[in-house]
Amino acid sequence: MAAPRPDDAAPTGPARTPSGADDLPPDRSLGFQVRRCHRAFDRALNAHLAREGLASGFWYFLRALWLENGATQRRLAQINNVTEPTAVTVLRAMDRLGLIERARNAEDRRKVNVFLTARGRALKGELMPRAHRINEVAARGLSPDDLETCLRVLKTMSENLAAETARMSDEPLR
Amino acid sequence: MAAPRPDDAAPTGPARTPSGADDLPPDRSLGFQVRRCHRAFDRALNAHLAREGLASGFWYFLRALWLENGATQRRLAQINNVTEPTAVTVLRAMDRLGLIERARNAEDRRKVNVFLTARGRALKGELMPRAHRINEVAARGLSPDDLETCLRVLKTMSENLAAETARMSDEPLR
DNA sequence: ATAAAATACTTAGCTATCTAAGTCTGATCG
DNA sequence: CGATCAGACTTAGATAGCTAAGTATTTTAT
Repeated sequence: MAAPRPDDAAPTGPARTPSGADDLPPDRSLGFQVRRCHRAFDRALNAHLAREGLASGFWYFLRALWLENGATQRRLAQINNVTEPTAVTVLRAMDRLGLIERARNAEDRRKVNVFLTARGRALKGELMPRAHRINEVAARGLSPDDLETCLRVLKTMSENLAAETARMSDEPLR
Repeated sequence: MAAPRPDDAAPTGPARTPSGADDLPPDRSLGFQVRRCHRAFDRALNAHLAREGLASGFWYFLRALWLENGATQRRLAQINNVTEPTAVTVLRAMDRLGLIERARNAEDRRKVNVFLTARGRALKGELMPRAHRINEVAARGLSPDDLETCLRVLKTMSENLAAETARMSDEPLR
């Protein structure tokens, strides 16, 4: 829905100030392009979900539940690669809207299992086609090989960075 | 710093519930992988910037200003591909910390030009090496060709999606 | 058997992002 | 000239994400 301006924003020409010996122009930076692409996906998702009266954050949790109904909150956070407090807030909103129900686990009372309601289950039929459309639109004009490479590169980078971030939080300092 | 759990979270094996005729498992979804990778970059960036006492949002604005000191707020928003209100909040925080100064433009009093302070300028020397390190870590084990392909695919997808989102907000409804 | 540690979730509080609506300022046009 | 329209920024209010710290509950170790 957004796009702060058509999208032509990223300065793509020659660097405007030739001053900096800065070999990391946004156009060539993986981090920048991943971020830009993420926002593009998020905006597209939002534009579609808003039509169902839903927030874009619901999508990832719904999809996880369509695959694993009854999962615990922690499990859902892991699947979606977000922290537990994030899961708590999104799930609370979904609960309020009647898309899910939460039930304390009887065997291990620390756990809370999350179940789809009929409404939550029904959304699958409406939302999956939209998700397919978004992915299909994004991939337009790109060869299967290139998409495959991109997926592989993204996964490797995610793993590399996660390892680095973990390493850094170990190091007490510096 | 973050990473809600090592990172092995994404269910990577065969779909857990063979029920769904759902051909869009997270592992194969461009949107999901872009999102996951974005967060990995953001967490790494945060882990580094936190050591300078800075928030990760500053990075993109600082980089833009190192290239184009004195840019207007709107221009900075365009460069970073965020909306103007987002730029306002981040720039306000940077102003509070003394990284930038904002000056009403004398010729066109609607505009506000943003200038780096000495402190903001000095950060370049500390932060650029960290940015390089992050990109280098992310790219570890990947061939230049694959990285090139990934960059190209990301850019194309961003453009495709931006066009689609624009198209959707035109369509009065549907 | 109890104290300590680990788990699962929650709360509190911050940042970054968005949309929608508002305020000036400048440009256009009748 | 004056009214309207367009441009640049701001404000208000929502969502999603994070860290740090807190509450139960279960497991482990002494």
